[in-house]
Amino acid sequence: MGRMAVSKDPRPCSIADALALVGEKYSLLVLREVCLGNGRFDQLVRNIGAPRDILATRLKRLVEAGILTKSPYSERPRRFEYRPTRAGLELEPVLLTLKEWGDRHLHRDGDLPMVMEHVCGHEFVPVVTCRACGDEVRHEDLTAHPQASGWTTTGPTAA
Amino acid sequence: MGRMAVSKDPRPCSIADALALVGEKYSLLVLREVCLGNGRFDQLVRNIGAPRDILATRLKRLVEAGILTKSPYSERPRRFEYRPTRAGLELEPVLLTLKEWGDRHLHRDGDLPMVMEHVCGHEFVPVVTCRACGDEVRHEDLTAHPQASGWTTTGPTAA
DNA sequence: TATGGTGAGTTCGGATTTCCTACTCACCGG
DNA sequence: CCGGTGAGTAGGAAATCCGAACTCACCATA
Repeated sequence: MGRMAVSKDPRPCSIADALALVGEKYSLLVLREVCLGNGRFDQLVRNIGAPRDILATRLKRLVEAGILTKSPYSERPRRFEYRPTRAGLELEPVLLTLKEWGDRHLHRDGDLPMVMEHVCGHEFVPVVTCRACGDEVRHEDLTAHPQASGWTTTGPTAA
Repeated sequence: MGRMAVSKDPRPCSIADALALVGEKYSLLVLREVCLGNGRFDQLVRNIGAPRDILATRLKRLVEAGILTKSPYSERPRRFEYRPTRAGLELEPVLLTLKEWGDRHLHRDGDLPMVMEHVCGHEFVPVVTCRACGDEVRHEDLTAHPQASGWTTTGPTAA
């Protein structure tokens, strides 16, 4: 038989797995648009600025992965629209958290960031909290529990 | 003078901006490792499985962007370690949220996901909440407020 | 002083992807 | 018939990525 697999991708990790699916260029922007309700091919091309062929490839992948669905919104002329599945919608918090980081750290003056409103009536700002105690998460408050190989569990603080 | 810029990157958006910085292949995995405290070049190579030259490029970019710092941990033999800056640490919630999504949707049986412990004593599971009311965010509870061009504000629900 | 080992990269050519422009195909509207 | 729209394909140049090998500085030890 062939030789033993040489373990490329050293650390088994769901972050890596997730990025293998949605980490390619444009994929998360597609999700952004689709979550905003702009799921048609030409809208996507315009709003994202991606080449059409790459967009087509990404869409195929995201549909296969169960993150988007492609549904017709008109027969005769046959036209389609991409929409998020449940799994796709559950990725939205990632987008929201990333947007928040971008707003705080990358703010280009000239254009102000998009504002979201929450049902509670206030401007929506995402906060990542601990399910158990409800506190906002801080790096120092976490300890990683190695499931596999050699990990160091405590990270250093900023420099 | 040259002609008017043709507006590639159609939608001004901090998600796109953030991804332009940390959306390249391996960048977020570098951050993962560095947040775990594994900030040395060869550790990164091993744990991430990236080609060394690409890793070197990414590291340069992340340092320039103010997400990592490169600090010597030994003079004579001169050795370096990469560590997250404040801005880098503030990206950690994105990673945690993405990991949580991966754990729920991509779970390969064989290896169980890494478990984190919160200071509160319980297993840490991230939840994205609204800063104002504290509720867990759901897609239907958000409305986007167009700051610029033509947006649709409501997204469709899963299919 | 030769021999080997580590950490942190750089250099090389070849394999993959991406990008851009143009093209298709089906339909509709006037 | 003519032009326009939506949803892609096709083709080749340009940019990236990849793996393996190479460097350079510094121990360790024999």
